[in-house]
Amino acid sequence: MSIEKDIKQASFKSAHAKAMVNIVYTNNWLTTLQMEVFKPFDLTLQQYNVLRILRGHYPEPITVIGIIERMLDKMSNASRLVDKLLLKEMVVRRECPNDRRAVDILITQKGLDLLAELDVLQKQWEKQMYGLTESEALQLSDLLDKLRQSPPESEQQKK
Amino acid sequence: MSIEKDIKQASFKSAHAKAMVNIVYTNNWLTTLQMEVFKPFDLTLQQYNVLRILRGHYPEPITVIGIIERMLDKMSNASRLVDKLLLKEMVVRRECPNDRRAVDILITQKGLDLLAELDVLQKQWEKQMYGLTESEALQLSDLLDKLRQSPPESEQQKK
DNA sequence: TAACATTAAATGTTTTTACATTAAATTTGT
DNA sequence: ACAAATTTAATGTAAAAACATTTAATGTTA
Repeated sequence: MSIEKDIKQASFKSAHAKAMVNIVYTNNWLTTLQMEVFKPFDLTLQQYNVLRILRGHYPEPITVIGIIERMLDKMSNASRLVDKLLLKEMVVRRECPNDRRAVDILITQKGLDLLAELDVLQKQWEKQMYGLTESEALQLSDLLDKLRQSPPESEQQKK
Repeated sequence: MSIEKDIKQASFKSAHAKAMVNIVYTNNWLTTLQMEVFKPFDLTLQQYNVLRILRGHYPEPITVIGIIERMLDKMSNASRLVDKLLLKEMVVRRECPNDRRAVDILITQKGLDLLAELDVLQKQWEKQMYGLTESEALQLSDLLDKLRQSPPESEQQKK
């Protein structure tokens, strides 16, 4: 559905305002759909992302800080996410040999199996995005990158 | 910062996967920045958005359902958001004459004044997006719209 | 009109988030 | 080597989100 209809707004003040709202709207759309995929597995999106990070390093473990560095949302509490995954026996925790402050986290076979199962669903799910061609997806990504760049400070004010 | 560096991922499996991550990442970036703007005013993003919806209808009131329909995040509890705004005297609540189940919500002068003050900051803030030209902003919005469209079902499987 | 279904809003409850604080280990500077 | 600073992870806490349930009003239909 178009944003205008969905949020009943006839028009936006500017192209930039519209793009901004559209990013938030699309993000909600994406995460809501994803959550539905993971719900039957009693896994939150964040937990899923942590598992993927752990698999990305498997068979090497990774510290909690390492997880945080790789997470999209740096604010979320990785320590507690790992707790939840521990309860589900998706990960194991052990003291890091080099640094006794740190804790090494490793994904278990059970965790790997779950991810493998989810890969199938995830692949199907990603097809939702295939309204975009490959080059359009790249273009979208580039525009988002550019959006996050601060505009260059103009040394001389142009009329 | 580029996503690759920020989440320490060397590459993505596909352009689509990258675009998807980039949307989530950019959304976090946007909302974090916005939250910082509103924090000194003791206002959450959601509360701000509700106030803007109310201003959009001013001087007409709008019901709680009307607010929900216009919100980006339909799941959030509009009733409680209105509670919070009531405590801050940014809105008033009164029985809807046509339907005694419904409740009309109206933004107060205090609420309008706050929004006016925030408009200035918001405008400054939107400049962050002006790394994009007008036409790029439109293009970005169009790509997001297209992303949310399901791809047309091919009636006949192509080899 | 009585019985049932639906709608609008509020409330209850559990989980998650955001943020501050703590505790232990390590690093740095002198 | 010792004190101070920093780093790593865990924990405490208040607020917010997610989701179900409740209550009252309205609509529907037999």
